[in-house]
Amino acid sequence: MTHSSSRKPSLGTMPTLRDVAHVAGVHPSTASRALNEATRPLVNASTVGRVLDAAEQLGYQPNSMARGLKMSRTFTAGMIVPDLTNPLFPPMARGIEDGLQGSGYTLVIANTDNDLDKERAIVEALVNRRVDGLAMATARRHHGLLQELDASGVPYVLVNRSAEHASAPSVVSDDHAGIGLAVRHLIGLGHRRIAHVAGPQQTSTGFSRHRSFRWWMDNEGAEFDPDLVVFADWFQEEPGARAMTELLDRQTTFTALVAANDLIALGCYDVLRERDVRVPDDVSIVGYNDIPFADQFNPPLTTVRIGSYEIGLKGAELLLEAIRDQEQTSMSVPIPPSLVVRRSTCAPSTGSR
Amino acid sequence: MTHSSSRKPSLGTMPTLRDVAHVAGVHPSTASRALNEATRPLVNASTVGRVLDAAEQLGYQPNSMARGLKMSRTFTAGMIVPDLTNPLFPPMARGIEDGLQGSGYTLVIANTDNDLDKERAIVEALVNRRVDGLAMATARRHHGLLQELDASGVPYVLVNRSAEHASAPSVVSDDHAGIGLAVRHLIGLGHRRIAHVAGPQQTSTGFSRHRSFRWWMDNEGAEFDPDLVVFADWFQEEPGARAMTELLDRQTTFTALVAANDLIALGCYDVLRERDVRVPDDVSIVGYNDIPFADQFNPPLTTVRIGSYEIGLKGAELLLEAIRDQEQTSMSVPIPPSLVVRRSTCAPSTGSR
DNA sequence: ATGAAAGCGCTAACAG
DNA sequence: CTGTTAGCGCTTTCAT
Repeated sequence: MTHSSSRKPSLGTMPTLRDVAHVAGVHPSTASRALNEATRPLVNASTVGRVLDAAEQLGYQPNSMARGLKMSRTFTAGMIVPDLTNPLFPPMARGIEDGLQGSGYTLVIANTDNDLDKERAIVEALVNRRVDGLAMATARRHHGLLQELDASGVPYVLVNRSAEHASAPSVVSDDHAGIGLAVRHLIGLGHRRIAHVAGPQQTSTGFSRHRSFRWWMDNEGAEFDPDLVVFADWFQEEPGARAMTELLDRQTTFTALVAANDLIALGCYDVLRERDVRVPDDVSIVGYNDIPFADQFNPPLTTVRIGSYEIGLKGAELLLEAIRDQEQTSMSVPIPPSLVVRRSTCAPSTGSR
Repeated sequence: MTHSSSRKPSLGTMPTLRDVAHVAGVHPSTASRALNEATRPLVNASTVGRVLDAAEQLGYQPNSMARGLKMSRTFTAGMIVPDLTNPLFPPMARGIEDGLQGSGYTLVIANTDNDLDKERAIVEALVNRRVDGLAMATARRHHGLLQELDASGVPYVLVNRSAEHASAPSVVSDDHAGIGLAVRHLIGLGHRRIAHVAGPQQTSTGFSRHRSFRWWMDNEGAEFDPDLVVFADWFQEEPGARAMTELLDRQTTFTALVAANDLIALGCYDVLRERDVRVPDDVSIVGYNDIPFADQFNPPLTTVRIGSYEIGLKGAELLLEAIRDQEQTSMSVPIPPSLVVRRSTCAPSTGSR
């Protein structure tokens, strides 16, 4: 007896349900019923035994395509991300996988590279393959694609982004609360002149974080100054660096900044380092997302943790529900953020900038 | 006219080949031939036109399950990784995706969490789903699974790991050359007492890097001292930190170290920082892999770049070949590494440790 | 050049 | 409780 009890037949000769039925001495449909958890009660216990034995003995594995064709389900879900290389997404993907776990679903992950056409092509490709559902992690605020998805009837959920016109469940970190955490942390430290390196405004996260930044600044009695807001074209290091450069070139004074995400914060690090501005001594920085390794940056980054893994986990749950029960009310589940204080923030030095 | 020329029908009413044939006024089999690149020459040009028009008009999309069932191919490839959250793998996955691009293949990525049983279960699940091929990025040196895979006849390739007993093509970074780069860099800087924080020896990469380290030390005239080698259980920060602690506790002197990968190097950073040993002033460190953000660590990490993306790209190519032509000679493609010098290495301070 | 017929492996009525 | 029948949507002989 080797490790696995059933031997693996070579692929060419994969046994089929017919083979199992034949060995068990029953009709294929009986074998099908016996093999299937749900229909098993319909068949005689001893027959079930014979079928199961036969299946075991032959190393029978159901052909998922045949089954999918018949049931018009693939037991496959798709996840659409801008770029898996962005450290924000792998934990989210793991969350989705883990959430799908046990339901028999497999996850296919596809990258769009923030390219609209590519996104459409990829979604179409997955729909062709008849994925049973989709988790969208791309962040555009308005996008015909979502309406098309609505129309097409493919169940989908939004993860880490909110819907504007779309009617789908979504799981998002509570950005408003998160930005509040960041702003209040800085104000608590004594900062008043606080800048915002905002993300792209056509994304739901970039947009809402910017709006919330303004709201919290006003509300907490710090002076919101439009001159202290710059925009990064994209949630990446390079665009963040460019935005930071622009801000510095304005010659306005500030002692702290909130970046729209950690990658943008990293871009700020780069520019500041180059110009010999010290973090946090001269400028305190708060990031957003708490990506892996944020604790290893120089200095370790104070940031808002959004729980990407949990977002994915919950997203999978909603997706499963949406698949099960097509007419679903679109709900939005907020995941509460938390602040992780590290070394990129401190009290403002008296005077200076 | 809107963006996409063909309208998307709702999923329930997806048009089939029959529908297309009906609209075009031909038999389904003719429609099939017309739609398929390969068989198109067999049918009259004007008929082809009518069929294509009909398909376009209906927004026809072939059902990949039906096609897969018939042709016993799924046009799906699987990639097995220990953990997608390890920054080494996303670029590799991108490489594979991009390499598959255009061939009509979709990639499914699955994590094993370095769990043997989980790995087996996942591979079985993918084989059940009749993936057409597999890219294995898990690094165990001997593993029954590979032989089973050999026996099962599923085409597969090894990426970033080498085969011991398996008969499959592999794409690996040339670890021997890479470690040579690291060792010679340190020796060139003037180091002689060089330690090695090795990876797990049951992995092909951990094993070969260790062996090469020894070889290069001997060969370049630095004294190889077994006391200067410690082993991390796994390629992660924590195990790296534990190994570093062990090394420090031995009280042997050294001025530099080569870590088996970047994550282990990060673990070394943590311990060294805690004990107030400065990098690189007191100890120079060279990592391995050049993961994303290695340039943002404190200090920026000198490391050996292996080109994970290229490994994936090439791996996809080999996989496609293996799928096409089942009886393939197992070849091993080496990808040349390069050294990326940053701030974690410098000449040894005279005297000290 | 096109149509007819069969079947990939499975499940789901419908009978018995 | 089990067998019969039919068909998911497609490709592919085999005829014509």
